[in-house]
Amino acid sequence: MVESSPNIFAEDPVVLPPGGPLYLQLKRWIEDAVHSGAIKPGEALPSERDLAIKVDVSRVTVRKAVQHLVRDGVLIQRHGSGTFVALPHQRVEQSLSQLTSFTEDMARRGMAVRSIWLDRGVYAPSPEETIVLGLSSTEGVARISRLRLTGDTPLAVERASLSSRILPDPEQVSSSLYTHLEKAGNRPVRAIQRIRAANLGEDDAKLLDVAVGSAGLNIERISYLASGRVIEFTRSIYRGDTYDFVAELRLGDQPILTGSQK
Amino acid sequence: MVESSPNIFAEDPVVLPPGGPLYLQLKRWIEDAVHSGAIKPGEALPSERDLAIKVDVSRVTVRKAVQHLVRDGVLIQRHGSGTFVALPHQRVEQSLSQLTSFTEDMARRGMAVRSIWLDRGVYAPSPEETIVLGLSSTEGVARISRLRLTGDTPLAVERASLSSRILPDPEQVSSSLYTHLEKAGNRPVRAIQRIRAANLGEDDAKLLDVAVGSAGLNIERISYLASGRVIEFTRSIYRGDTYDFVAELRLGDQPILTGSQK
DNA sequence: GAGTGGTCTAGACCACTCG
DNA sequence: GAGTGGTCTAGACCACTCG
Repeated sequence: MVESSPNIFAEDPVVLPPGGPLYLQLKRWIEDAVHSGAIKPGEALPSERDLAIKVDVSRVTVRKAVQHLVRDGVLIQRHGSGTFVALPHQRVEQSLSQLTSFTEDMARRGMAVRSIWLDRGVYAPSPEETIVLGLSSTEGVARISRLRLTGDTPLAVERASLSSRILPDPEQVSSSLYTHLEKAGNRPVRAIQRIRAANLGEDDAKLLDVAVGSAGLNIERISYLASGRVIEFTRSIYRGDTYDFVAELRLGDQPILTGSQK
Repeated sequence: MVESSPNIFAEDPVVLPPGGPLYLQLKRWIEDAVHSGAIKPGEALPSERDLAIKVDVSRVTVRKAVQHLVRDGVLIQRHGSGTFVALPHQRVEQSLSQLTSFTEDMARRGMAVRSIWLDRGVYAPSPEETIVLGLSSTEGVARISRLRLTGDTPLAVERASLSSRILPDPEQVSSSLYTHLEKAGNRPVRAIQRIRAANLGEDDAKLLDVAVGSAGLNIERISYLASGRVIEFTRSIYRGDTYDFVAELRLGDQPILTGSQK
């Protein structure tokens, strides 16, 4: 069903762009073939063994070149199936200055999103959760974790923790957590979000369907009620290749104020 | 000068944590040794060849385990010198809601920062620069690129483009670009910043002194004057392991407003 | 069952660092 | 010059996919 593209690989002899180690020459050659359109998105590359013979290098060298390209998101490998040119991704943007939930955010721009629940339950809190959420010794922690997707493309893994007093029955959260909280008058009005880049580990990479070591955005969010109490603590991991965060910045020495305070 | 830590590697036989491929078992074993403090930051690991003999695997398998840990920032390899446990990094935070320059930002928190100029000059604009900066056909583009460091640790590569009318002599920018612009009454008041995660390529990884493929933050910023004109277009690459961006979010359907506009 | 990627080995040579 | 990481080979076997 997926066609292979014999032309570029049929030409012989193959001449690699010179300079540097072999695997980088080969990487550049494949990259050029992809960018020039000689192999199109979705098409299969020759097998590693065939490529090795064609280019006259060892299979180890082919793998090293290919794996760099997999990590860069240029190629995709499927065990037992083959190596393919990656499909271009439509990037998704999220505003950093407005506090909205993922679900609301996507609905607003008309994107079909769905979630797969990974976990919803009440647990004994970790020391970190106790401190951040300000839990008393009798409170448990409600955890809801889910995988966010548009169509079949995973976007993010989201792991939220709340006091079990605020969310005694996590199973009742059906789609938007914020909508659910709003019903009980517990919608957060303010949040601090911390963003960093990190290479994805085995588990998250598998969930997000990308190569181990791909770049991801690691986001930690602490949300506050109008009263100042912390209501939610969420760690999310976004795929680096499908997500942009957009912030609008303004010049000023005072923090930005909304509402009537000050 | 750097001591090696014979204890953990002197014990024999070595028992790897079971499960999964050999190189992942070895990776976990080394990782545990680092996290438990059996090998301390800055200390050297045995050479790949010695480790291979000790653990009774091939050197290729050792390298695969080690390279995963290098990419994760746990180990550092120096060609011809050895493999070392990475020193812990102090992370730097930057607010996303205020428009400040890097220099001002660091000075405010008392951190010694310095820049190394990579380039300052006037060039023919790229098509992208022409569009984004709204250049007329007679305008050139002033480019200033620099490497930002705290002490000896590189933090970011910053590449700014401005109209040559606004910055005819880029060599005159001594430290803060914004301070320089302010002198001519051209300080931006607003900016749109787009953040994504990406694996660092060869060139940027070398400049930032991390392994190729490490996660980095890719930031694109477009700054505006009060008049609405675009004044600056900057692409920056931040090291994933030393930089956090922090944003404060607020609930609201209207964009946040400052000043008297409504 | 044929073909694919994933792991692993033993061995070689090169490029770099350090005393 | 001795030791280190960096690249590369030829070959093997395993795990997975697909018709």
